[in-house]
Amino acid sequence: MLRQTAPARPRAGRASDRETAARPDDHRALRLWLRLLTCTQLIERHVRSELRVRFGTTLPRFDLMAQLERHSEGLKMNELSRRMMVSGGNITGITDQLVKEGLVERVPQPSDRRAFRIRLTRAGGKAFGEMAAEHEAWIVGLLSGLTRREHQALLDLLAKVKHHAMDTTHAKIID
Amino acid sequence: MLRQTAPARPRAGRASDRETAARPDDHRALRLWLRLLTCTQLIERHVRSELRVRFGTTLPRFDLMAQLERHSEGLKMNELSRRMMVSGGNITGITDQLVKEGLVERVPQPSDRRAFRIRLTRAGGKAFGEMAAEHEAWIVGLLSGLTRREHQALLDLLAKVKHHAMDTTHAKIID
DNA sequence: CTAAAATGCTTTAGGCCTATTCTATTCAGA
DNA sequence: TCTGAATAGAATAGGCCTAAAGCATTTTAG
Repeated sequence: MLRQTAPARPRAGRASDRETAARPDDHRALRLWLRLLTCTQLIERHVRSELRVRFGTTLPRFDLMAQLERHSEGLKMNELSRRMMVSGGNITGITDQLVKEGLVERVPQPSDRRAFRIRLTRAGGKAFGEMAAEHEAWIVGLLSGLTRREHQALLDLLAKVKHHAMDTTHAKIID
Repeated sequence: MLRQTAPARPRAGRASDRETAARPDDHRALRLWLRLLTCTQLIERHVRSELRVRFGTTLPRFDLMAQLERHSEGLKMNELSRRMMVSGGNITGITDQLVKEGLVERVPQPSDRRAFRIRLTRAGGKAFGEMAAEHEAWIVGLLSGLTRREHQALLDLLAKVKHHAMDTTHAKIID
């Protein structure tokens, strides 16, 4: 079915997904990147799909609520933007949706009339709690193919990748 | 600037990005997933940005052309859809753009009047060649923080993740 | 004090992506 | 042969995402 270990056929082209389609002469870094991408997409797709069918919500909305859940005092739009690594306009849109659903609220800041704090409503906190439990179970399941030791090794290797990439891309992930 | 190794402050909340914002009591699998996601996004953002500023194109368009480059005889829409792991309607849209730019063409199939083959035009092949060289250099650079040995270890660990995830999500990556 | 710069957020235009629905064509079985 | 199922692709509606521009409101410098 999956034919991960492709038989002979050097050039005939029977590859399946993006990654296995990589030609043997593709270079190491490219192979690694494509595999990284495939893994992430596989997991992300599954999570998005589950969120949709089980809770009628989306990953961005879930992510935003997850940030708020860790900060009961609320977060400003630009804080959400930095933490979630997405543009400010995007946060506006996602927040609008969540407000419409009654899951978060914009609380005006007397100290700065341009800004407000976004907070989970009571209903939002409850809804998030239910989703988060299942969400973690999905992730645990998806990553349960690794032993505890492999888990740690992967975490460490990815830390290296992350730091190097942050340096070379000048990612402005500032507090 | 980056403060990856956060000082004391167990709960005070000075985290920067999505991942380091994870609380110490977050579970292992979740941590790993967030780190995987962060790495992928860091690289993907950089590539998207470079493609935009250097070549005025997008990652999906580049990806589609990369598929075609490996198949000079062309690919059908549904083949592209499967290989790129995106919906068919999406392929229609991306292809439309590339046709408009003169980089790919739809070649009717006499054998099946519903279908056609999508092929790179001469201009498309040339444009892709130039982009691909730079693209590989970006990836090599972004992943150059790892030794050759670490490279291989990461590739192997991700293979495990990939296969497990494909099994549990019933990913229909069929040829 | 006041004008310019910076900040917080929203809006807009445009592209990507999905699920769903539609049309045309091909295929398969009675 | 003919009819219903399957398939190829396109169209639609809706959400995510970005870059850029716009509007208030601070902040800062002179």
